[in-house]
Amino acid sequence: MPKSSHAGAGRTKPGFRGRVWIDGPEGTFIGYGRVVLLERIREHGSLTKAARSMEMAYRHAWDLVDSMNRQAKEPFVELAAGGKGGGGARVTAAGERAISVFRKFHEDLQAFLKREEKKLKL
Amino acid sequence: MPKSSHAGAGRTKPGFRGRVWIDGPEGTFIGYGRVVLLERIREHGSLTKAARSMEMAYRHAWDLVDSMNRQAKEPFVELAAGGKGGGGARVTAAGERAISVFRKFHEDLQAFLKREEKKLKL
DNA sequence: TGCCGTTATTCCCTGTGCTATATTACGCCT
DNA sequence: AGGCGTAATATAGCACAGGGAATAACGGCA
Repeated sequence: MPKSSHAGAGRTKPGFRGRVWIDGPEGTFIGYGRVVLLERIREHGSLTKAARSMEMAYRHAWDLVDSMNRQAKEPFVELAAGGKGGGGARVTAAGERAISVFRKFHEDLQAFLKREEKKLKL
Repeated sequence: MPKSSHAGAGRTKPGFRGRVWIDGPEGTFIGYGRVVLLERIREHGSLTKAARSMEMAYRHAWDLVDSMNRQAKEPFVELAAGGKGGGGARVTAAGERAISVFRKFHEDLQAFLKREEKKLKL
């Protein structure tokens, strides 16, 4: 069972649905899943724990972080292998900005969808 | 080569991207690809030709039409196996309505995306 | 030096969306 | 009856995203 593929969607009931993301030089740059991942990293301070907390394979989470870091002017996440506590992951200021920009974008989409649906039910 | 998976997206350059669709009882009901398919059916009067014209496997096209017909109150496409010219496919009035509703929806999304992108470039 | 928990990397497996290729059913028309 | 072009259905197989597990690398710290 592949859960729901695209998280930002909402798969529950009939109605108008949508999904937004931001493209970068290499394709997808910021999307719903990536933002949730960033928030979990902030919460846990560890990529391993962040991934597991959202039932995502570490490999996949690492790829996403790597993809974001490569496309951003400044990295969104600082990773440390070894050191105090074995290392860890930390969301940078640029990462925080990305989170809030996308959150707003996503919020606006929800409002847009509600408007569109209402428009048709006149 | 899997082409571009989700057509309604626009995969070209960096920026704000989005995709919309309408869910029905069984999941996806109307989306970009489905609407293009309906338009091609209208144009060709044949499911086979419609599918090939957009480089889609007949099997897949048939599944999409079947899915829409099952979820709609009234079928979007009338199919005829055998008969004059071997049969054919015809988009119904309900199908035409679905096309224009979704086209508007999709159009509104493009405008929404432009607004969002502009909003950030102040 | 060795321990520890993390990041980094590799390999294999699986589900899924789709394509491709038959084969059959259909029904008008000559 | 037979031909024709379509829809309808079955089967096989590919490509790819993602999961799971195993292993190595890292670097403070006791």
